Amino acid sequence: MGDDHSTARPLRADARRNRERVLQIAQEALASDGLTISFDEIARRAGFGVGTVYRHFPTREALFEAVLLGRMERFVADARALATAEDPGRAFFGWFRTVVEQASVNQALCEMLEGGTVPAFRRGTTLEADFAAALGRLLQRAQRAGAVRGDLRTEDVQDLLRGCLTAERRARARGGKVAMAEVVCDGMRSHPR
Amino acid sequence: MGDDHSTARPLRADARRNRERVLQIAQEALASDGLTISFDEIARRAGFGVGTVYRHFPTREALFEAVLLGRMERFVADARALATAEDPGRAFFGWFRTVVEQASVNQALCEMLEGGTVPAFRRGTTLEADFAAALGRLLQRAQRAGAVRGDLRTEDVQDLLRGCLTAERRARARGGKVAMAEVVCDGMRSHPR
DNA sequence: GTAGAATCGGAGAGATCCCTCCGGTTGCCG
DNA sequence: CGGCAACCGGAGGGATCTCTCCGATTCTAC
Repeated sequence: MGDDHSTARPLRADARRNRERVLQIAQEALASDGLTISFDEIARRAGFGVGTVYRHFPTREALFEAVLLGRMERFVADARALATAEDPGRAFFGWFRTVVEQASVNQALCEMLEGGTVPAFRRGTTLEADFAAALGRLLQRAQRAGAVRGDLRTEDVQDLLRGCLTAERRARARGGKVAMAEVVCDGMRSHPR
Repeated sequence: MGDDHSTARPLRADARRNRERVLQIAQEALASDGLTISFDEIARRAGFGVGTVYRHFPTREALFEAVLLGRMERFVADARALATAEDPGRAFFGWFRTVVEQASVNQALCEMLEGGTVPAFRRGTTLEADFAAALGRLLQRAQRAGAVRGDLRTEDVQDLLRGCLTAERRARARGGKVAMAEVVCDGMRSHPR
């Protein structure tokens, strides 16, 4: 969705190949090195001159967004798909754990979710709003079903998610297991205590 | 401990004042802006030329360490002081919560604890080893007393701490309350379930 | 095969950032 | 109050990063 060069002629074959390669390399670089990686470095790893990469992506941010936004949108899509699931509690916790699991292996994705460093995923952005709304809907249904504590707000869950990402990512980096997500999910449940 | 200019003559009065002011400004800048702040920017905020600041601190890292290491050492000292407390569980959880509470208001302190970006607090450093050792001792005592799950290792607790820092810091930034530390502490307790 | 358009490559402008160097200024001691 | 050691200030070197520009190269349509 959103092929914004629909009126333009299709890319030349070699340009298309190169564009694909840049995306591939950028994806790997971002996953392993995070958002601090330089544009020049990505061009170098891909084996292109910087001019070539800039031809395809007008800005450093544009390249990063082309790589990262798709993944974010998939999280949103997952949440929406689960919004009508039978078991709201199961849907909420399952989604939460999936996001932590999938994002924690990707350095740049974690940083994007944690801080406000990517312009396209900031407070007030459409994507950020969609993410929050989708999360909020899952949360609300789970709360109505009595599976999640009623005093939790959407922002609270977002912050808990960020915390889980930090913990799981570090644990993964040293080859250990922390299961921060499990502990936090337990904490979010309605406790009968 | 470690006043390495004991043989040198004392600083001139104006130099001493300026040094103090630099530390003060750097402390504020690091707390609010984190480790990415530039040396030039700190000099500018303090109202000095960069040469003046470099006279007192030979390197950017040296300045940062002068500001941050004291706080870290206090956490270690706190842990050591609690190592002989009556109630090991109470000591462990109290220390954990204190660290989260005090560090989460300081951007640079969080980043230092989370990543390995400050040379003086890396794997293999004395300070990092002291921190881990002090934490480990608190943990072990709490586990022997049956207050904390036995399968938790020191590194696990460190990662959980990092996660709490991320969550609490973000919550604090938006004026909300998350109590991530509470949830995680609950999760670390031996559950009778 | 060839003309012409699309694409590539990388030098370099402009902005920072860390740090050095040294002339001008200031505080301290007798 | 005079002399000098200590200190201040900021210009600028060297490195790195984002992004631009245009000659050289490559692809494609005929």
